Amino acid sequence: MRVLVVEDYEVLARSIGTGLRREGMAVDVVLDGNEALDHLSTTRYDVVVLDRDLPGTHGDEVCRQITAQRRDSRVLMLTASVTVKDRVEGLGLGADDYLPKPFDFSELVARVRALGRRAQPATPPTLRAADLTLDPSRRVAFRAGQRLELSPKEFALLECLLASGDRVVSSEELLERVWDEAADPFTTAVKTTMRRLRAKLGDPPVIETVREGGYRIGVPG
Amino acid sequence: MRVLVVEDYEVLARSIGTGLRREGMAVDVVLDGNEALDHLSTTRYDVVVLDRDLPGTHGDEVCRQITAQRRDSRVLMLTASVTVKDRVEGLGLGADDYLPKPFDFSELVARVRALGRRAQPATPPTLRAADLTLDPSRRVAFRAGQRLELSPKEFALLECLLASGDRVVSSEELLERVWDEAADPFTTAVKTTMRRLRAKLGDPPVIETVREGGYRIGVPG
DNA sequence: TGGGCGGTGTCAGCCCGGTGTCAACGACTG
DNA sequence: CAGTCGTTGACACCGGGCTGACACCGCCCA
Repeated sequence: MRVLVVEDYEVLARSIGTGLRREGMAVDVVLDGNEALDHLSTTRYDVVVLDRDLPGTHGDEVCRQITAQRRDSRVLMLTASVTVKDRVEGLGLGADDYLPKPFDFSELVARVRALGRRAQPATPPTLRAADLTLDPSRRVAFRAGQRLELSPKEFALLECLLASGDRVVSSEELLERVWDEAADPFTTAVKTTMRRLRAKLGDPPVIETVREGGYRIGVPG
Repeated sequence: MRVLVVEDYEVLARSIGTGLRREGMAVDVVLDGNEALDHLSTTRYDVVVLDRDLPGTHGDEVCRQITAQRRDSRVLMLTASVTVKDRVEGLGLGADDYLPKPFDFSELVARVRALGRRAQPATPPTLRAADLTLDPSRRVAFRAGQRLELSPKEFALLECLLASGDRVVSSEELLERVWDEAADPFTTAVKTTMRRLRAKLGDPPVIETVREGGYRIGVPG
């Protein structure tokens, strides 16, 4: 779990950082609001532990920007004040939880953990054609319900073809998209990999060859 | 949003009920712990507002039973005491939030709302896959009912894999999510930790390697 | 019928990931 | 403070599967 700690009192900040790391979390520590927004613009955090009373950009403002931009980060706000008014305001700003100072460290841990349970990103769709199924995120492919054991290049090749629908894909394009390195134009890589892929796909053939053109998914005719 | 209010002081209970209803929530009110457990066994609530000092079955006990049975209900505990110790204990019992009496009604509403929001997309508190079980909040993991003794990094690695379902997770992603930002791109940390995690998980293997891709939970096929 | 494109068989090199080991580091204990 | 233990990550090494070149073949079409 990735956590960002934003706290201007350096001794406290470091201590929180070390403590959370000891609990197995990946922690970054920053000392002011601007630095926080900096980190947040480049890195995904599960939880942000945010001191409300920050010099420079105030904690409230940081919180507002977090909830505006990165909805996948939860905010635990630390505050020195304990009045009801403050607590309500904090929640109103989009903080997901708050903790009045001084706090017990075990309580901080418990709250960060609770916030860290977050939804996972949506799974991208699976590709289908003929009796083929390919799931890029799970890296599995099936033919007629039978799982295929494909090597990385074979998998990428099939994925590229499936993603192109029933369009003809030239060898040059396949080379560029699957190999993406500085491609020797005279390489036999596509040819060789295609052969092995076809062998694993079995009968009847599903990859059609278009002479002088390239390859296409689907039964001929 | 469905809310259950458990509070023995009837005047307060009714008042909370009416107030929350005015905020658009569906509220049931009960006056003691046994009645509460009764309702909880038949109805799904998003949030339970629970007085800690109840006659008969104590609030702590109710809370324990709620978290044991219906983990999809969030508990907001009301208590007369305000010490840090109490708060930690409450959270340890499985309460999700805590509100000391006396409180301002607007704060109660804000907190019930916040908990309700959290209840919707919450990932199930325990992660499961194959014969693996992992409870992030209690920091324990089991394989086939057998408790696993995992180091922090090993635990975080397994948690990250389990949270990704049967998706393939790349080493880079694992590095980013489990380790902190001092990310040496040539580190062997993932490799080494994965090895030790696998050793502790034992046979048969549950973490599949996808060459050039990463790792995935689950037996091949 | 011959040229050229694409399929096939084979093989050597290589890269990826697994493994064994060690040193550094921090926490705990006497 | 010294000693010990658990954790962590670097390093070196290994093995096997993957990969792509090469030579050859077969088929389609001029």
